[in-house]
Order: sequence, then structure tokens, then C-alpha cells
Amino acid sequence: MRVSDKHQKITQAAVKVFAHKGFFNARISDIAKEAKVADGTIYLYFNNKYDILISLFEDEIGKIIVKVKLLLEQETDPQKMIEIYTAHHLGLLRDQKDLVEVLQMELRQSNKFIKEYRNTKFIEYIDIISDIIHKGQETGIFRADIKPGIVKRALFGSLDEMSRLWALSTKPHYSLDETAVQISEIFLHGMVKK
Amino acid sequence: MRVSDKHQKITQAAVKVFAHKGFFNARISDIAKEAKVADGTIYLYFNNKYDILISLFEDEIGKIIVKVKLLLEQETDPQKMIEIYTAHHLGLLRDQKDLVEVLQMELRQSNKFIKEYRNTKFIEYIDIISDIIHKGQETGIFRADIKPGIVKRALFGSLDEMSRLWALSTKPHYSLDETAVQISEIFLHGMVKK
DNA sequence: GACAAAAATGAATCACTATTCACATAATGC
DNA sequence: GCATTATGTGAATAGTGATTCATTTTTGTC
Repeated sequence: MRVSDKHQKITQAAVKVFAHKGFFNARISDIAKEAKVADGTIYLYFNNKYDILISLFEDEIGKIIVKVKLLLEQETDPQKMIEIYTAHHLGLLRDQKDLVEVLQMELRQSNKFIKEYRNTKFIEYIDIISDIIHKGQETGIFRADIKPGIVKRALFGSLDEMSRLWALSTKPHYSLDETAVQISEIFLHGMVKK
Repeated sequence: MRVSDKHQKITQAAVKVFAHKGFFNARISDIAKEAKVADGTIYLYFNNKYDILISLFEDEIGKIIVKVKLLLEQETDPQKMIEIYTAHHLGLLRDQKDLVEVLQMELRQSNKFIKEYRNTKFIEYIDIISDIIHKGQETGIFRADIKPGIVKRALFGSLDEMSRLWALSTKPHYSLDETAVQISEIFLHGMVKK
């Protein structure tokens, strides 16, 4: 088994365990058990428990960024781009629900943690939104008085809150597609020139 | 000293300590010290550590609901009402920054916790938004194809994310007023009939 | 000011778990 | 197939901190 396989196995186990129990309630031995390795093995691949969370976060958000940038490359219309970003973000819930829960958790866990490390990957992810908005303003589609720096947060916040709703509850909700459309529409109608 | 005073003192200390260290990193002895009581005293007023967080959440959100409902009573125009709600929510950051951090934390801390208890106060708080939207649809100001159940989450998510930004960072940002206006505008333009 | 009841104290308990490390096993090179 | 290195194991360590409860202090009543 290649080294990276074990790293990967532990990461995936951690996603599952963190999503299920929360970071602080998750035991290293839970993750080890889930990954089918000894407790000590985890420390060959990670410095400490928190490092698992950080690495996981960086790696997985990195993958998401690559994926969504790839999808956006195909498109030049800023409105369509917003729709793609929105749909992709919500789509993560479909087959990576555990991951979404963990990313959310990490983001709020303890503000103290977050203050300590510059969360550059996350910023890169939401800056994709502000880049799109800039582009839309340059081409005259979006109103000039929109502040991309505010709206990127607002849109991300909306998507993240929808994720939270899904992740938490078991009841049936509005479909993902329906939600993606509603949110894109609100923001697009809110931003376009009349 | 009346009983309620001590309860209050502990709650306020807990807000401060939780905001500063996060729930799991906060020690009971930290809260006791901050409240200037003995560790054991806390257990005369709360069942356990988690109970402090839950009680605090319910009580403080309760107060916020009362306050914002009072503000909204004065107004009948749904658009203005959305503006009031938005401005009030963001305004909490001004003089209750610690509290806002704790409320955020509680909301995401461990999904396992949240799944266990029906967070009725929180639901009551965001249902204020959907009530306003319904009203706006009835009077024909807002588009009928808007789903209040989705938009209430989206708007709350936006506001919450802006709170997170403020709570975390020390750098100067867009002003609260500016942010409130931008977010109201986006959502209102997004919702009104053309 | 004496007594009982209520409230508060804080040191001791005790369960919990992240991390370490001495040892075991597997892989690689010759 | 032997030696060396890399990888893996899991029991033991060591620190932690929530909670308890025997004792002390405060409050209220006569």
C-alpha cells in the first residue's frame, strides 16, 4: 500500500468521524478504528488531532476549487457563472454530505483557531465569487454600486446556511436544484442593472 | 444578591469565555473565575456545562426576538421590514460581539448536539423573515415564485456570514450600515416584482 | 443573638483520551 | 536469506477538567 493511500484512508475516516461526532467529541481511536489502523499510525501522518482537521480542510477545499474553476472555464457569461458556482456548491451535498458538515464545522469551530491560521484556501474559494462579480460589472451586466467584497460573503453565507439545513435534518426539503435556482435568481435579480 | 443576579452573572461570564476560547476549550473554572463565583456554584444554577450553552442560547435569542418584533411592529411595509431586520441583526455586532460569536458557535458546534434538541427559538427567529416575505407576497410587492422557506435561510445565512467576518477579524471592513444596505438591497431587488 | 435553612465554596475524585515509544513486522537492497 | 531501513502497533503515560459533596458562610426569622 502506497503511503498516500494510508494518508487518504485516515483523512476519509476523519471526515466520517468528525461529521458524525464533531471535532472535539471525536476520539483519535475512533478515527483509527474507522481507518483500520493503529492509533499510533495516525501520528506518522499527522502532527496532532487538530492537524488532521486543518490538512483535511486544505486538501478538500483545494479539490473543490480545482473542480469549480474547471467548470467555470467553459463559461463567459457572469450570470451563468454564478448559477454554476451555486449549483456546484449545493451539489456537494449530494455525494459528500459528511465532508460538507466537516467544512462547516471547521469554519466555525473555535474562532480562536481560525484567528491563528490564515485560511487562504477558503478565501481563494469565495474570491471566485467576487471575481465573477467584477467581471459582470466590467461588462456592464451588474450594477456598479454592488460591492463584490460584501456580496461574495452574502452569497457564500446563503449557500452555507442551506448546506447546514440539509446536513442537519433528515426531513425532506426543497430539492437541491430548486434551491440552487432560487438562490441564483435572488442574487442575480438583485445584482443586474434594471 | 438576588438569585437571578447570580444566574445572570454566570451567563454573562460564559458568553465572554465561550466567545474567547470556544465551548470545548472553555473550562468551568474559567467561567467561575470570570463570574467571581466558585466552580461548584455554577452547578447550583446549571445542570452541566452544555446546559450553560443551551440556556444562554435560548435566553439571549429570546431577548433578540422580543426586541426585533418590537421594532417591526411600527412598520407595515414589507420592504422596510426586511431593512429593519437586517440592520438590527448586524447591529448586534456593535455592542454584543461576544454574544454573536457564541450564538454562531452554538449553531454549528457539533451537529450531533443540534440534532438532539429542537432549536425552537432559532426557528422562531428566522421565521420572522418568512412571515415578512409572505406578507409581501400577499400585498403583491414580492414575486409569487419566491419560496419564503428558502429565502429566510438565504438571508439569515448572509447575515450570519457577515457576522462571522466581523467577529473574526480585527481589520477594518465595510461599515455595518453599508453592509446592511447592500444586503437588504440585493434581497429586495431580488424579490420585488419587476 | 441564636437557630435553621439556603446558598456558596473549592479541594478531591475519577473518567477520559491525546500522545508517546519500546517493540514488532514488513519492505528493500545486496 | 541476511541486514538494514521504513512502517506500523497498541499499551502505558500523563495531563486534564467536569462534577461532586463535606464543610463553611450567609440569610432570614423569632
